[in-house]
Parts: sequence; structure tokens; C-alpha cells
Amino acid sequence: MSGARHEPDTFGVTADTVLLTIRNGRLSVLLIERRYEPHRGSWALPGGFIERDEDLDAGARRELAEETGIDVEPNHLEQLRSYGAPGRDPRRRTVTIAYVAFVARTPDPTAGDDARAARFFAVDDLAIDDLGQSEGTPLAFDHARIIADGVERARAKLEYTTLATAFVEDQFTIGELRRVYEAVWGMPLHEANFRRKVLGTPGFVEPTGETAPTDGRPAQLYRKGEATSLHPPILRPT
Amino acid sequence: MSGARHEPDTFGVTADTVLLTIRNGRLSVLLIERRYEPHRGSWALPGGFIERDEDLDAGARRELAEETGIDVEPNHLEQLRSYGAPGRDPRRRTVTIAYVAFVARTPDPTAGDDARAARFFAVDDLAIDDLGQSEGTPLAFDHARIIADGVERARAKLEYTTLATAFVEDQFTIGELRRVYEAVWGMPLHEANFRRKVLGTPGFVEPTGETAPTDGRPAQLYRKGEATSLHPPILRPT
DNA sequence: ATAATAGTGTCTCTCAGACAGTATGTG
DNA sequence: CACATACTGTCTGAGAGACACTATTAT
Repeated sequence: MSGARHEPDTFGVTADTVLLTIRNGRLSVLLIERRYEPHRGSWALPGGFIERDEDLDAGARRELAEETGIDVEPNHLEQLRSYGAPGRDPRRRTVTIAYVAFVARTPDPTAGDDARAARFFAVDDLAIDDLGQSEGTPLAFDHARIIADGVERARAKLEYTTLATAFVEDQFTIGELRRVYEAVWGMPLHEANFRRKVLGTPGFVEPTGETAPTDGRPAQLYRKGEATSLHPPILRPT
Repeated sequence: MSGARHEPDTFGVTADTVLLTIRNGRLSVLLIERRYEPHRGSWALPGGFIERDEDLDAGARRELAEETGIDVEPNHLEQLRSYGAPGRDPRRRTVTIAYVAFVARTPDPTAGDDARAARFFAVDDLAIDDLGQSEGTPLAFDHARIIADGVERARAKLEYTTLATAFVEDQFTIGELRRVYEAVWGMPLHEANFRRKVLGTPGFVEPTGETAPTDGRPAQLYRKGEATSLHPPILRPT
């Protein structure tokens, strides 16, 4: 960090959150429709300016709750990365600290003051290309790029952590867990091998002894185990 | 991001870089001794305030060069994460965007204006504990934690990317590459299996046809291949 | 009965780890 | 020669992918 020779330039600092969940079997992200300029009427990530004495994580959580009514546990929120290109916000120089959150089913979002609407979009429908541009719904700022980076974080973390359990209810079946992987990775998985890998990874899941009805044979219910990282990892098929 | 209802608080934004290299077979980080308050006389990461119309990456690179005389290629610099706890800088509210850089041998650093000295420290000698506190050299701000996070990034990236080639010269032997892994991971690797894995990963390295003398039989020289990610990964032994 | 999903058993191929042995330089 | 490092060959065990088969529900 620099010495005190000249007064440093000032920035606005925002926190924007990529909240991901599975809706109707599809990986989905929570967006708001902006009520104010800039990008009024565009869809954007929920977020806003960090306050003077507020921790970054707390600010992300507060803004998410204010704009969408959804409150996430602090440990379900993790920093993604920061975006601060000059000109990314036409008002003034800003840096945004992007967060990702992974949740199971939530209550329907309710639009807060700064938002005209708040709802989930299936990530596929946004059709974000390699350059971080959405070919579907136009997104505010550089939020298409941020969403793409957040989705890639989720895809990578499924491989070597127990993140998938964040997307399902407290009790869940192996089939439900598999459908999380399939939704996030966007590909079908081999059912029998998936089961063998999950049950063969100590601490990933624990049986509860209960069963749940399905469209076929009822399934054993499990809950999240103590492990947080997977050894060995469950790798994406090539 | 919030609407325009109230004027947002302002932050100073800095970029600090964890520049890692291998010196004397040990993973080492470049630090400067601070000339000015706060933390005058403490060792710190090179970095400083981002300027008004400057991209974050460019600011990190500029500050690194100003304070240490070391200029890194932009593609050898990647964002680590941001740190912005209230009170982390006693002067004013700041957020720092931390970067990591991975380089082969560099010219010796030369202390710039804000630094009384600049030199490399073996990461082990800093003895950073799980809480991100250095038990050896006292470090300014939250830089011990940032260094620990940067080192963990390097350790993780060796597994699934060709990052190791950034730590060696343009031409290198398999033994040199193995010693990079050993220095970063802090453990000896099985020589024959390491060779088999590296040569069996398409695009990791390409033979040059030349040889280099060693303390034993001369070794084939290789250069970096086209691959950037490793399939399959080279996993850390348990 | 069929359809649908849960769950088991097993074969094969790849690959990591381990180890033995050979090759080629220096002192 | 001994010594050091580079390099090769091969065995074994773990695990991924593929497939066949059985189990248990609803309709």
C-alpha cells in the first residue's frame, strides 16, 4: 500500500450477489429489475453500496435481503471476485465485490425499494456467451460476466466439495442430489456410478433411516455429513 | 447495485500483490519494508492505491513496479480476492484487491519511493498460522492472511493447471519442474511417477531436443506446451 | 401386467503409487 | 571406481465407466 504522499482517489464499493438455486430442475439465478438509472429497467444482480462501517460480507447479505427479501445464512455466502474496470458504472468509479450464494428452495422473492421486480431466471435462458454477454435478457453493467463466473465457481466446487448439499433440503435422496449435479453441470450422469461414488465418500451423506416416495421405488433419505471436501473428487465427465 | 437515493460512502481502493517465486529451492514471497505510516518499518506486500482511470490489474502491476522495480507480464498476474474489513487500515476505509503473480527468477528487487527495502522471504520462515498471523516477521495490515491465501491458491493451481511452468525458465528439465511442485507443496514427490504423469499429459511440456548438465546424468530439456489445464490433474498426495 | 425409479453386482480399463533396475554424466 | 541424477519397466490396487440385473412402488 502506498505512502501518504498524495490523497488517494475515492471509489464507490458495492457488493453484488449471484444467488443460485435449482428451480424446476434447472440452475437458476436471482435477478432484480432496476427501478433507477443507470440501466433502469434492465435486469441486474441484487446488490448495492457497502456502508461506512460495514463488513463486505454483511453488506452483501443486507443488500440481498433489502432488494429481494431473501436472507441467506452468512456461511452460504462466499466471495467470488471483484470487478472494477473504469467506466463499468457511468455514475462514478466503482468496484464491486461479487459474491455467490447457494441455496435450496427459497420463498418467492419480493422486490425491494430499488427493484421493480425480483425473480429467478434459468441460467441457460440468459444464454451468456464466452465474452460474458447475454444473448437473451439484457443485463445491467458487467453482470452477465459475473453470473458466468459465479456459475463456473459452482460447477468447479461440485467436483471437490460437498456444495451440492446446499442446493437440496435438509433431508434428500441420492436421486435428488444427482439431479443437482445434472442441473449445474448441464449433463446427465450415470445413476449407479454416482450413487457408488457418493456413498463411498466418507462424510458426504448420512442415512436418516427414513424413506421418501418417488415416481418409482421409494428412496432412502440422507442428510449432509460432516465432510466439506471430497476425497476423491467427483469429476465432471469429459 | 443500489439506486441513487443517497450518496454512497467512499473508499480507498488498493491493489496488493503476492509475488511468488522459487529461491534456493524454497517458495518465496516478495515483501517491502514500509517507509511511511501506518505500519512504518513493518514488512508488507507491495501495492498501493488504484488511480482514478486505471484498471485494477494495471494498478497492481504499476504499484509492484514502482515499489520493487519488478515488472511482471499482465498474464502472469491474477486476482486473488478482496479484503475490506472495517478498520483494516487505520487511516480510512479501504478495500484491497489482492493479486498473485508467479514468476521464474527475477532480477533482485530495488526498493522504490515508499519502501525502505524490498526483498524475498521464504514463505516457511514467515510461519503464518491458521489464523493468518505471522509468528516470525511481523507483517503490516492483514497481509499475513493474504499471503496465506495466495500460497494456497498456488498449491491448488499446481494440481489442475500448468502453473508450475511459470516458475521455471523458458527451457527446463523434468527434475526442475518436480522441484517446483516440491517447493510449493512442501513435500517430496516420487520421481519416476512424476515424470510419467507430466509426460503423459498432452500439451504440458514439449521436448526441445537439447540437454542440460546436472549432478548426475544430463537431462532432456523441455519447454511449456500449449495446454493450460491438466487432464487428469496431478493431485497432492494425501 | 407396465412404467418408473431405487438400488446391487461385476467386469474392464486407466492410472496412481511403489519399487527395481538401467543409463549417463562427474569426481 | 562410487555417487548422483535421469530415465524405463512392471506389478498392484483403487476407482471410474459401462452394463446387467433385482427391488419396490404406482397405475
